[in-house]
Amino acid sequence: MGVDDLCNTSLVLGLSNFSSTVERTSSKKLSSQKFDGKNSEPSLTLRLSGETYDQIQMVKKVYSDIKVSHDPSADLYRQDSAASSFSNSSVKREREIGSEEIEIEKVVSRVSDEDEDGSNGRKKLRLTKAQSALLEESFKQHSTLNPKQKQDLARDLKLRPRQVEVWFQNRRARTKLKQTEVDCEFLKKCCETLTEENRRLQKELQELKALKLSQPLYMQLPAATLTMCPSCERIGGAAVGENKSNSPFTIAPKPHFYNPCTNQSAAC
DNA sequence: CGATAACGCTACTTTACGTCA
DNA sequence: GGTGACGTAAAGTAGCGTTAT
Repeated sequence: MGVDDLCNTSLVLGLSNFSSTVERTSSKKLSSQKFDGKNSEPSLTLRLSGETYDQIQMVKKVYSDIKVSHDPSADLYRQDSAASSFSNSSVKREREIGSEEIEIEKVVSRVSDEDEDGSNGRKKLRLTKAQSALLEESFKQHSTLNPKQKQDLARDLKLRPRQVEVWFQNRRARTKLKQTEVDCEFLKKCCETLTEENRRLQKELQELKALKLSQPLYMQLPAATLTMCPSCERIGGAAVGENKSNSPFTIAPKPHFYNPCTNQSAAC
């Protein structure tokens, strides 16, 4: 993907570290945030619309990861048949489902907290490749789950609904982080392009000044009335209120706004 | 119409585990 | 083979917005 391709996508630009995160975070929490080398600098947040790079990578990963293996630890969750009858017609019903879900989780937690040796240490779940693949597939279809979807997916995966929920939360977070990295790279490229353009314009300005000094006095016009497009090299006068029709030069019709993303001429 | 509780979400953090030098 | 540093991902926590009551 080139810069030009990126630039053809609509963008949403904002400041990270000082944007929504700060707005929604208490001062207490803000002070506890990490500001290490990677995250300390205030930076622009710029979202691309449409399918993201990460989503593309994700699709690739899903199909490379699909290889079924059975993990005995995945049998922790036994779905109660009573919890499998749903009506998605009302939010209230979904809330009720949520209550059932909590009860189920409580039971399962009691079981899963007890290891073979009877200890209660926190064991880290490792999802099998098959479970990960199914979760990724589901995430491709919808990045958030309603209670019924969560319940169904948990049943299919032999996981607790809470584990499915956590996986989706973390997955969304990873997607966002990845997108931020992509946006950062894009902004770096924009910055480099602008720096280069600025350097080029400075050089042209110096050349024009030198040219002006080398010309006879009668040919020298006031600086404000003479402009030259650096790309097409047409000369134009820009004096406001003067009789333009009498000017021997063409007038630049537009201000010189340079868009680094379009990578076009500065003025033409 | 404001207060409240329940819920889901994000942002951030902690922790367990795998990998590698 | 043991070990510590490091990365990754599951899970915990705090706080906020929304919605129903």
